[in-house]
Amino acid sequence: MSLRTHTCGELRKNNVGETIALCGWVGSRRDHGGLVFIDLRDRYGVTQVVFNPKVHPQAYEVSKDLRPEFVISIKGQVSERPSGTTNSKLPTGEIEVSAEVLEILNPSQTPPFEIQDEVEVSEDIRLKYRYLDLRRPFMQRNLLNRYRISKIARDYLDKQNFLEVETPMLTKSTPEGARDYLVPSRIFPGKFFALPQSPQLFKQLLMVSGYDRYYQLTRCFRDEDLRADRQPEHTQIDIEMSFIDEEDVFKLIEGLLSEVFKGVLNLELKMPLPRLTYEEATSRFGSDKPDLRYDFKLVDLTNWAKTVEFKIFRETAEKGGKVKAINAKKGASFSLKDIEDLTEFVKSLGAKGLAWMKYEESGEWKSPIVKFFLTTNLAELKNQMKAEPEDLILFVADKKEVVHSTLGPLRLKVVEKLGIKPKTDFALLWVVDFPLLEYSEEEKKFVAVHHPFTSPKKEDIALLDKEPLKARAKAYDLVINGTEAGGGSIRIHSQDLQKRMFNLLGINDQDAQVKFGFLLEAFKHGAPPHGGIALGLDRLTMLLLGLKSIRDTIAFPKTQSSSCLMTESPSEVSERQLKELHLNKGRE
RNA sequence: GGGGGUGUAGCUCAACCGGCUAGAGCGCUGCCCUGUCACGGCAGAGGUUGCGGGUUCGAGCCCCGUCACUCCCGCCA
Repeated sequence: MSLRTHTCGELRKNNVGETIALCGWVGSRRDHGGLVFIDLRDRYGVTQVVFNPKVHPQAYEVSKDLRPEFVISIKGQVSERPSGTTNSKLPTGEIEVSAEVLEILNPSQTPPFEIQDEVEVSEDIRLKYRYLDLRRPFMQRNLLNRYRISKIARDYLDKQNFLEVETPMLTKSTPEGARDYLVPSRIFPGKFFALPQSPQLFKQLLMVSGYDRYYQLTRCFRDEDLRADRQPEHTQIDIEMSFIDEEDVFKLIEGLLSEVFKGVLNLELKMPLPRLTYEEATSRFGSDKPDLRYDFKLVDLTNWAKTVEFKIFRETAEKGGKVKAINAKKGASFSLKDIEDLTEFVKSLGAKGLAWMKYEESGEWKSPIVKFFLTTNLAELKNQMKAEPEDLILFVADKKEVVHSTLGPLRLKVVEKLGIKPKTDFALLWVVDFPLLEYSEEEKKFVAVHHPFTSPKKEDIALLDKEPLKARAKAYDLVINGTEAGGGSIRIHSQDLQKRMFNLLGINDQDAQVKFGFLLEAFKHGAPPHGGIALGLDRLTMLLLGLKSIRDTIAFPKTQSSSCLMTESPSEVSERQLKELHLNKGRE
């Protein structure tokens, strides 16, 4: 017979009188000398159990030994709580179980921290005892909602005729992109597998095979440095389709997101999602993943700057750079120290400095540089910036890229500092028309912005020969609250175009053959037009639940230095293992 | 690779200008308590101030180094 008849979250008034059995962990224990109460907890909830010496003396005797986190089973009758003793905070708060039989299934040491959401615990302690951390309602809720998202995604894609296909975890290293995690081959001395950064090539091959609607919830590995929203292994909802164009992807994903937001948060998203081109996003918000929960934008003052005396502005504008500014509404309250901090902030991001002007109640501008501007300049500035009393204008003058990459983050910094409330809980959008290529100063060559299999826009193919940097790609990102939640592209399916791309990227025929020969060969055998997208499941979960870190959506995440504090990995291996793999220990 | 923050009792934190016999809350242990649910009362245990070195009459506090965690830049097709 099963040890329990119910879970700790389900008993209600209508169960009163039933004899039931519960199992779970002891939460708080309240010993009144005569009467003992405990909160019995499992992942479904909490139920109060009462031990009464007058009614069931044996169970009462055993209950004296109970301590937090003991695993127990109890048998007893569900009873209505005496009036005035119900607990409205608990779904089970109208009833309690009067224990007739108590069995301690397993005692527990005192836990290193209390299993409650209210108790703050530093992250390294949580990670070391992750199995205890995962007992907390906070983490149980996160993992439950993560599961709901995957379930909704699978159900939705299944209904849309998609087929989940698994692809290899041991695969070929490709030097493009992120650093690979390598797995040495025992059979082939000196050769290595790589863990996949994504199933990119395999899903394209599945298109060639005729699996025209593929998806997979799969792990991806990238050996790069971590962030709050980046882990060395993360899970993608990976999708690829044949005979489609960008619009089909947007429609499919908008349908998926509608169901996810509805299913998890009971929220109706307005569809279709807004779109910004890469150009619009970067010039208005200084980011290719703009956070549209806040509306103030970068204002382009380059033309105005050409008319002013102030040398830094005028010369930057005349030499082809940009002068842009943001209006930090009501930012006049910032002290000089605050502004100095903001200046340091943009400098750390690569700006040469930060100019500022306060527009005062009196209608006067206050700023160390105000003397370099004519009254007409200032009037025009007020007009362009829509400045009102108590506003603070923050300027950066530099190359376009620097202006965007400094004012973009500054915009968010100012939002945070001013405590501006978001207009909405969720701002989703597509960023489209990414550039196909960018120039890598480090490698002194063109590199693909997305990946080398991304198709250029049809109308931009002609640009590939003359002005390749101007060519736009059929690539798109899904952005939620300023975080990239997914991205994809329509792929190249023609061998010729693919060859031209490789040439542009400085990958010669021989290199291409060695690295991607199997894909090029496959494309000779009837490759349909295709494209797809991958959504980050961990990030999606984080964003939906409003969490600060992706780690709170992963059962067993890594620390910032990619270690696991619980298993203490990575760890040393034996000489024998190394020998079998034909490896020598690296030197420190 | 670089910049910032943190590290003191099991947990979360405090300790003013370098004077401390290093405190508090929670937790823990024991005793008391029949309607609690952040139960209550009394008593108690618990510290290599991350680690190593230095300065000083004296270091949790200052200096140098190092380790761990964390946020960010670079990196992440």
